[in-house]
Amino acid sequence: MSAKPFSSVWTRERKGGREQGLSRDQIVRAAVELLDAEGLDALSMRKLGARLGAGATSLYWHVANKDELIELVMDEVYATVVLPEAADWREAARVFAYAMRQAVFDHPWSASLIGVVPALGPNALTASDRLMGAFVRAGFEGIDVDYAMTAVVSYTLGATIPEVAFLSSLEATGKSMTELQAAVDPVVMKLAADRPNLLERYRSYAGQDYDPLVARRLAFEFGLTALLDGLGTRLR
Amino acid sequence: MSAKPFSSVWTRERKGGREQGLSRDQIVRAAVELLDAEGLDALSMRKLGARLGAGATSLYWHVANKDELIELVMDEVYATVVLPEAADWREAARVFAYAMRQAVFDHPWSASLIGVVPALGPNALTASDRLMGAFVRAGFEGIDVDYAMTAVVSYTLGATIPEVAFLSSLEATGKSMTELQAAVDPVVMKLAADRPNLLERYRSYAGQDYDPLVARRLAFEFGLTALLDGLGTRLR
DNA sequence: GGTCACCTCGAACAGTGTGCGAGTAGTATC
DNA sequence: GATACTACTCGCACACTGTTCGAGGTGACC
Repeated sequence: MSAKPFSSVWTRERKGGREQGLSRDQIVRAAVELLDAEGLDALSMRKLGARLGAGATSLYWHVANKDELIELVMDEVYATVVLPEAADWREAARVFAYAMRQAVFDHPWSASLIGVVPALGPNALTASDRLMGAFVRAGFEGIDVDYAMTAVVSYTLGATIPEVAFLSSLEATGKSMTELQAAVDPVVMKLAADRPNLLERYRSYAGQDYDPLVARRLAFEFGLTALLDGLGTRLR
Repeated sequence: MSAKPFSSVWTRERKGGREQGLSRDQIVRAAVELLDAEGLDALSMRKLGARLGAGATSLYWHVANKDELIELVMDEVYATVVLPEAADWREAARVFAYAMRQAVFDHPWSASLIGVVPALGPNALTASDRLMGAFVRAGFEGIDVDYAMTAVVSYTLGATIPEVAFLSSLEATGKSMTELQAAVDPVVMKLAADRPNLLERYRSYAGQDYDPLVARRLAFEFGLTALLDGLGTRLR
């Protein structure tokens, strides 16, 4: 795994072939289905081959590597992150952030890959291009365009990855949220003993009923608008 | 891998034992050494056992799982993220952000784990506790404390993960930054053909010499202060 | 009919995490 | 001092992984 990511898939010429039997697109589609259905650990070349009615090693004609396959599959995640051509920069940033977030929610396996696998695929590139356009039109100048864009992307990733990872590992246990809380509560209480702020915070939640899922969403919104506000002041 | 993360290591009682031969701490320390030296793919139970002069399966007495071992090892990453007890919230946030960033730089293998593995270890908890304290003292109230904290953490993670992942995969190829750029340039140019904003941007960099490493650092600073500014306006 | 590029795939290799059960060594109890 | 018991180590085995290699097939062009 992960020996030499550069060249990545996107830097190599695609083999133009006869387009019969297996095809690269077909493989990628099947891989996404498998991932969505059974998660990252369940993706093996053999299983994927079987799902396509082919031998495992046949895949290696169309795809150099498992790593390369993953790069291809990751770009599918970006497929739904589409921004309107002409949009206010704030609106563009919001649409991007929420679309990206939703994309990872839709493909939870991507949470452990999305910052790590280089995003050089066509879908990822058009998404950045659109976002960049909005920032340029807004009046960001020079390197600030990059900085501002990067900030939005960073925040979105950093907020989404842990959220999705938590949810999907929760689902893997089969426990409900309240069950988990009941199991974890006493331990956290003990651990928080000499951490006054955490303890205080934890206590204040214990009384009221409070949905961590909703809270996360609101947290995402809060941080996003704060960031956009901060970026806005750098426009003049 | 990753079947049922809750209970994680931190929710189980530690076996109190005779403390001879192997110990959990010893194992974790050796694992970090191995990871730092050879990367995430190189960490296997057999190799780790060998490094400790023990059989691979002996480890399973001290550690339930490889997943559990990884939770333990991840908390070591947070060990260097220490905040001063009493600090201005902005300063605390900055120290946290840069310390976290540095920690991941020091242990590049953590980039692909840090958002995904639950951070419930003692080091992670004290770090959040300190950060939270600063935000409370600053005057954030109620749920805003969480929101503001989460925003800072999210941004930091989202900015750091891709940066470190890129650097360490670059190192894995053995190519230098300029070599890589030379190899990738024509491909990007072609891909950017119908993405006007990316193309324009790429062109404008081609002339001047511009160090992507430095740029990333400045980008981190830019986004961080923007975010802190945005959070600051929510204090009154 | 021959040649050649495209494509498939079975066998094999070196490696992985982990369950099981046998075995050892040190301490506590009678 | 013998017995019991707990803490701990570890070899074997299983089911699996990604990937290489080389032998085969199959259709299109000369």
